[in-house]
Amino acid sequence: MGYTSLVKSFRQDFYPLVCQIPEGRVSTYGALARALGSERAARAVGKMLNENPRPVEVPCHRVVMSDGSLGGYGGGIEEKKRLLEEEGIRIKNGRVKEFEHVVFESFVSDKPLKRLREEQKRVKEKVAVQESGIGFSSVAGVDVSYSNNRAYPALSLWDHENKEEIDVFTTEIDVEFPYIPTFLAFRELPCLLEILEKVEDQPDVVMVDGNGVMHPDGIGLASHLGVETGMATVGVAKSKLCGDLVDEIDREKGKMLSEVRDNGKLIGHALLEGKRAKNPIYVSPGHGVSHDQAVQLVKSYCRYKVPDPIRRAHIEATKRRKKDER
DNA sequence: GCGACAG
DNA sequence: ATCTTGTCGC
Repeated sequence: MGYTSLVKSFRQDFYPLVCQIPEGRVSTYGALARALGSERAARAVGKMLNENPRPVEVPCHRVVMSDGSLGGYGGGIEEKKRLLEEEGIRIKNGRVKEFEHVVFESFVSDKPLKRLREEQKRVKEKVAVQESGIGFSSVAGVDVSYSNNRAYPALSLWDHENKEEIDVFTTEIDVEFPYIPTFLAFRELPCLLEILEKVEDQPDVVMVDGNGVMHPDGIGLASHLGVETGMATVGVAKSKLCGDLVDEIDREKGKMLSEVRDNGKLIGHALLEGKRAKNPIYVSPGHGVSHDQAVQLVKSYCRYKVPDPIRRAHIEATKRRKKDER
């Protein structure tokens, strides 16, 4: 089985894992995340438990916080407490008594996130951080808006020379894979591929709402998209996932750009554009562009904090979601 | 309380 | 990402 099936069945495979917690024992969000293959998935675990299709049968009431406190419960925390006590768990002052003795962590799992990480590393080998040579004549910005598990991707296409929007495309698609930091591509890549299919004349470069090589393993959403499609891509994130700023961004001192490095290696830039912007955006090459090229391209579209093509895609994606919600 | 992890 | 009203400032 390839990694695509892991992505597709990720959620369905998660619930049987929860069922491994024996009656009379409890486990934690973090322990389940580790069983999935990454501690970063702890919040996604909470989200998936909250969306548990079969409460009690899938015993999400047996999942508590790592300090022994109860955490939340869809049917009310009182119900969670009642169910646990019914199973022999003693609770005092909102905490599981003798927590260390009843906590269960020995899940049997093939750790899907570990395997998805390996897939990312294979894709990473194909990422090229270098100029493509030819100039860009068309540029696109992509973004995705969400309503539960329904995604609304949008693409705004621009004439690079005249800085004019040529066209805008939107669509819809179901997503099952949850948002997990550093694993964003497995949730959003299908959305981006779907919207790109609707575009007749493929853009010369795509600006993506997420990171390129500015990723703990050098393979963010923009880079993944670039390798999968062969297109030139640039990553634009609104907050920092990893790395450290070399210089302090300071509007007063006219310092609007800083390198971002990870263990000494250049992985991208923090860029402050737009008069009202308070915080910088984080720019990194996705694929087929250099660091300088990425920064210059993004900068050329920054009338506001976020470059126009992405800003427009964001607006159109949200518009389509709102329309669909009524 | 601190630090904080794209969307 | 989404949940949400008014409000401060250019």
